[in-house]
Amino acid sequence: MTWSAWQPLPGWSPSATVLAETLDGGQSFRWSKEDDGVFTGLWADNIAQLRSHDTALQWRAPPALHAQVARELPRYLGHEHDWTALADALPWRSDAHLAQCVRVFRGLRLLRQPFGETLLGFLCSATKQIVQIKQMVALLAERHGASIARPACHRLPTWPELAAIPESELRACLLGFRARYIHETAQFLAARPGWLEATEAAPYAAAKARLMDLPGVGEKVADCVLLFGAGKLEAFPVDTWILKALARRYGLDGWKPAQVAHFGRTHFGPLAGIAQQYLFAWERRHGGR
DNA sequence: AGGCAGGTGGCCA
DNA sequence: TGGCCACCTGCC
Repeated sequence: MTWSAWQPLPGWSPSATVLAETLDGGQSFRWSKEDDGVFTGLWADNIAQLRSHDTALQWRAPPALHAQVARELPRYLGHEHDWTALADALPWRSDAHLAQCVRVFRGLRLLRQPFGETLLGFLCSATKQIVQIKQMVALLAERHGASIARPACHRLPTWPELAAIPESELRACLLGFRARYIHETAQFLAARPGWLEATEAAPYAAAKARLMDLPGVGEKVADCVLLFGAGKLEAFPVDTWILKALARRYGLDGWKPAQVAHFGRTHFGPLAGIAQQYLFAWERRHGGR
């Protein structure tokens, strides 16, 4: 792969840890770290590399995609928000653990990923670890997605494309029982033109209810799709990690997911999704201690 | 080597 | 509403 020259990306100076947590901490399954510490990632028809260089962030793309990536990267990285101000609006003043998370992972962001791709990624996620989800998504792209650059770089299949793939071929991409969810969701969407776009545009509660009509989408997946793929910062996905994190750090032992979700929304407020990401980052790095 | 894993849906009381 | 279990199968 040939790349254009490194370009500065003003407005965000994440530490190496924070860059890694943002890109490769479970929000997206299409970023990977190269040996030299450079991150390579794909979304929609874009490919980019990112690196921290002398505390500044730099990006580059294949020459043919340079102009397009220059247009779309800022939105993808959430440049429309002032993340320092958002973090400051979290209730860290009355929450020592959150204060510690915000201090250690200062600059952490939520990505603004393509809505349909986010749905696909999290439909793959049930009871799988990130490494395995990345494999599934890579196989889906390699076998069923359009080529966007040479050599061998493919976007994810779109939902209309997925609707034309037999479930057996989806299973061959290591999806297991998730293949049926993806197949049936693709049929659902194929029968309802504009449904996905209307869902992305709807307010949080309505969008979540709509997503949960899809086979394979429950509370957790719906919240992930809305938080990482629709900018709904009030979404508070409760997975096994958050369950463990809140049990340990907030004394919520034995609480059920619905109770923890209610705690999250009331304790962390309208930006609960950002708090969730800080807690998640902390638990990934300090898990067990 | 075998249990487990970023959940969901269906069934039972 | 709430608990239990099947669902696939590649990793650690």
